[in-house]
Amino acid sequence: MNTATTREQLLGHAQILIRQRGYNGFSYRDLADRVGVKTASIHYYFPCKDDLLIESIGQYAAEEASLMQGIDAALPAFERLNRYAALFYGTPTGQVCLCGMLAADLASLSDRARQAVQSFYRTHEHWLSEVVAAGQHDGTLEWPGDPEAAGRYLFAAFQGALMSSRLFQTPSRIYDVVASMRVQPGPG
Amino acid sequence: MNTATTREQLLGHAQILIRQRGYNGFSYRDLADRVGVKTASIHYYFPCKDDLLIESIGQYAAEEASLMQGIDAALPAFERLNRYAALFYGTPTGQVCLCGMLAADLASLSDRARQAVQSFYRTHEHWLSEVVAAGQHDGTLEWPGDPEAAGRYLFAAFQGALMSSRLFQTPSRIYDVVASMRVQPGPG
DNA sequence: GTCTATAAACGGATAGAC
DNA sequence: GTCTATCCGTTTATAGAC
Repeated sequence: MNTATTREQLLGHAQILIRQRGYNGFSYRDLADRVGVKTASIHYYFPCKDDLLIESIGQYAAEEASLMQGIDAALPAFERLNRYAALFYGTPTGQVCLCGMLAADLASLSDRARQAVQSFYRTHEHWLSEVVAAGQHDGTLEWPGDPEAAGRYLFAAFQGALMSSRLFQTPSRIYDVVASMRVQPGPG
Repeated sequence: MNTATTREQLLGHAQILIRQRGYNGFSYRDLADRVGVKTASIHYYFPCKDDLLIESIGQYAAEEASLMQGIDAALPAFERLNRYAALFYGTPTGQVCLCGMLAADLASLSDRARQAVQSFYRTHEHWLSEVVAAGQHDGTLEWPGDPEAAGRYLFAAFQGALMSSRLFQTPSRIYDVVASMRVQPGPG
């Protein structure tokens, strides 16, 4: 049975629509049809489209942060990076990262939405930079320079690889990013 | 003086609008206002929006291919990669790669447009893979695996870095990608 | 809360005068 | 070639009944 409230269903489908078609690529009618309500009902929960967007970003960011923080920090950095890559690898067909999509839609975003996207980027970049720093210590990742720069580079590379994966309908391009880190297979 | 024909001006401004706002983010009215004509005149040259898009991609791809092929193949691979990165570094403020933007807009594209974007990606990936292969020979680039995979990874990383550069209004993220290749500074 | 009805602007596209 | 005028569906958003 579907126990999700209308509001939850709206946010869930809005997330999918944005990840498939972008902010300018879907309408209230698209969303209403998928949830099985009329467009006026969307306005009851989200007065304007920007409100819907802001809450969609917030929900998505929380979900992704939970998955990311669920990666055991005690694991070798090599393994943590691979598990992070698996999050991208598991992206549903036809979709990309919600914030990667919105980075492309930047010119259409409100200030609040833009700041939320930036915040998402910084969170993931920071997490990745910590993994790189750990990898420099435990010897499972090679990176000669600043871990902060590595975090920024890695996240951008994952986003670009995800776009490319969808364009060519192959998930394989995500792991090329991990390979670029010259992962040490370890002794044995 | 401006000797560009109306058609040339339309294509030029369409390119800018797509690179700023995406395919769904601009209208015939936006374009007409910028060129100083009425929307009906756009339809005279480009009957439907997809026609405008196809020709915009074709022109952009030709321009970028020319810049890319202008990089002297006799240079060390390290230097060729840096000059390629400089093409991204020189992206006008507020814009991204036209085909990187259209990769995000994938769900809104016609089959022809999608194929044109894929072709652009393959061309650049292939050029980069040749640079990596050359770098393995001349010793100026480190990459332990398949040059084809490196080309795909590098292009995706540049695209992601360009999106991120615009999001944070800093051009610096492009060179992080080059740094990931462990460029050899050479003897001395 | 969800609906019907509607507003008011905008979307791509066309016909035909000049 | 470029324009005016217009078509007609779509868009976000609001008012008010139920």
